[in-house]
Amino acid sequence: MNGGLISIQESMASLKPSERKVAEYIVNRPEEVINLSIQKLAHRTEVSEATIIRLSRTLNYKGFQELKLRIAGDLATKQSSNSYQEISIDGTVDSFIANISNNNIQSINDTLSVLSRDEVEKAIEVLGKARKIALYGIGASGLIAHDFKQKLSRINRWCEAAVDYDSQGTISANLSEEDVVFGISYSGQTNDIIQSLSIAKENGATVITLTKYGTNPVSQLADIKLFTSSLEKSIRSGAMSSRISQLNVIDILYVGLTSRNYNESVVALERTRKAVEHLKKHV
Amino acid sequence: MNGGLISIQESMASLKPSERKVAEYIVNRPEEVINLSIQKLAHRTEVSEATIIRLSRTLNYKGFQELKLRIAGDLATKQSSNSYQEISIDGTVDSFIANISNNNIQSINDTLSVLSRDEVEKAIEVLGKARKIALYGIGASGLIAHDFKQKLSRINRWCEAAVDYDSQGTISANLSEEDVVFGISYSGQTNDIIQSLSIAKENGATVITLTKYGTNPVSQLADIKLFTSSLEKSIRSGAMSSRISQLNVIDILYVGLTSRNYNESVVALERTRKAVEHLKKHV
DNA sequence: ACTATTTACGAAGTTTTATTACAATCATAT
DNA sequence: ATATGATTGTAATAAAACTTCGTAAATAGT
Repeated sequence: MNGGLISIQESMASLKPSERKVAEYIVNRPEEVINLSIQKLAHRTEVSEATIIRLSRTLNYKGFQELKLRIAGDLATKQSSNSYQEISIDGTVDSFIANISNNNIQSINDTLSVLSRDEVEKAIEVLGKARKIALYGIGASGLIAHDFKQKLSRINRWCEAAVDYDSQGTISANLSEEDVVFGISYSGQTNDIIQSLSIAKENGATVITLTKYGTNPVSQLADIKLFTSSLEKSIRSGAMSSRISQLNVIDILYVGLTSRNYNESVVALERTRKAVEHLKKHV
Repeated sequence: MNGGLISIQESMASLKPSERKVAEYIVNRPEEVINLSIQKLAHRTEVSEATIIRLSRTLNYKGFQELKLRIAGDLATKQSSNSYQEISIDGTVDSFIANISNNNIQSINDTLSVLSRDEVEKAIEVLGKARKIALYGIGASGLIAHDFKQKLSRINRWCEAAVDYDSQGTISANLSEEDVVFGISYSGQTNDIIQSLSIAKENGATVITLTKYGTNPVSQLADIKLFTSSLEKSIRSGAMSSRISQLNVIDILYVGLTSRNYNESVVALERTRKAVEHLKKHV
């Protein structure tokens, strides 16, 4: 139940002058328009009501109502950014299941809008060339580091995950220009990460960071900054949506890396698969 | 411009009888309702138009029109990502970013349809009462186990995560009727998990499993079976969407547990927060 | 058990909105 | 200039949304 805005933009060229006036108004302020009656919209665009009906028909909708519904659908998919739900404690099971899932989905969507394609490409390039990759995270972010390590190992990249300052410091001390360090901290404030990234940086390693969107001490150290959405509500409930969107970014990097060197990766993956097969019950 | 359906489900309990009749009709057939006038909807639900207006107001919307717009928004977000995309290796960065994100979102959505609300409630109840909680996973599922352990510890539950057979066996050997064991295996075929759950079961512990949907050796051992969607394509690309949907289930359990014992949990969370605060750079 | 009071709901009336039919205007070509 | 067709607006009409008010049922109080 969407496609309203897109269909308007596509038909724009073939619209009659007064219809186009309306179409442009709608494209510029869709949020306003869906709450407007046909009379008010006619008045604001200085055309007749009939023209708006005709526009709706030109766009292949039954009438103005249906056009509004379509536009509402577009808005929902697009700017779904601000529809995080505060998770209500006393709702039914069903409602909080819906809420949580909704928030997790939101965070993936939102991440798409703060994640720079250029930086992703750079990160894939750099990770692909690296001699050794160091992955750092503390607490919940440590799990992300481990997840990435599992994936990288599977395609035969040399990497180490470290989730405490001592290990991180030790690894950082031995990094060189050929190496990459990947620091994960949702808040971007974690002291241990700041310290261990700094050491790696001094040794000439390329620094990639994954933090929430915005300026923060961790991302300031980075050569390549990757961001996830920072709109999550309900801080109290712990790292929920944030780690989902971080994992989404890890997936993106992993697939990017795999495709960058497709043949090699597939061979490595196949080897890995065979090696762990004995874990499964043979049927 | 969405949230209509969710807000209906949340308020369902507090609605008046005839309002609820309408609400249920809407939840069951939202696609139909958005194309209905208030008169027709009133007729089909056998209530008066006034009742529908009142329902709209109860849900905090200006009127029936706005309610319809919200529902249209929900429908758009829901069906906008209705299928898994095979991730294409040679596309642009932009396209595979979209693909991966879409798949991850889809896996969350799909999980909602295979996850039984009853089983969730039971699981929350059992986890809430448990003396000790053992969390088992191998490989990628081990990370899920650790994630859950972090969350449970934060609200002061006694739990242990074990990601290899030796540790799992050791823990299982010492479990009793008061305890709960939580086995995670996406495939549901992992031998180590089958073995360690069996030991725990013999000792009388309650067994909860989290696997992909369908009958499988792991879930057959369970007292409470939790499922995630099993529709993921591209097996080769490794545990991507599957772990996202598993984490979504973990979130659901965690929030459920927190709310089950709200006051205690909040106190524990606050203590936890203070304790780890020193990790952050003080600004 | 009876009455007062609140709550839930619908019937009918009013206002607003969407749509249609037709008339006016504009542009273009002869 | 004027006929023709395309485009837009006006005004009437139909439909939809919303309000008001009264009544029945439920609840509470004596």
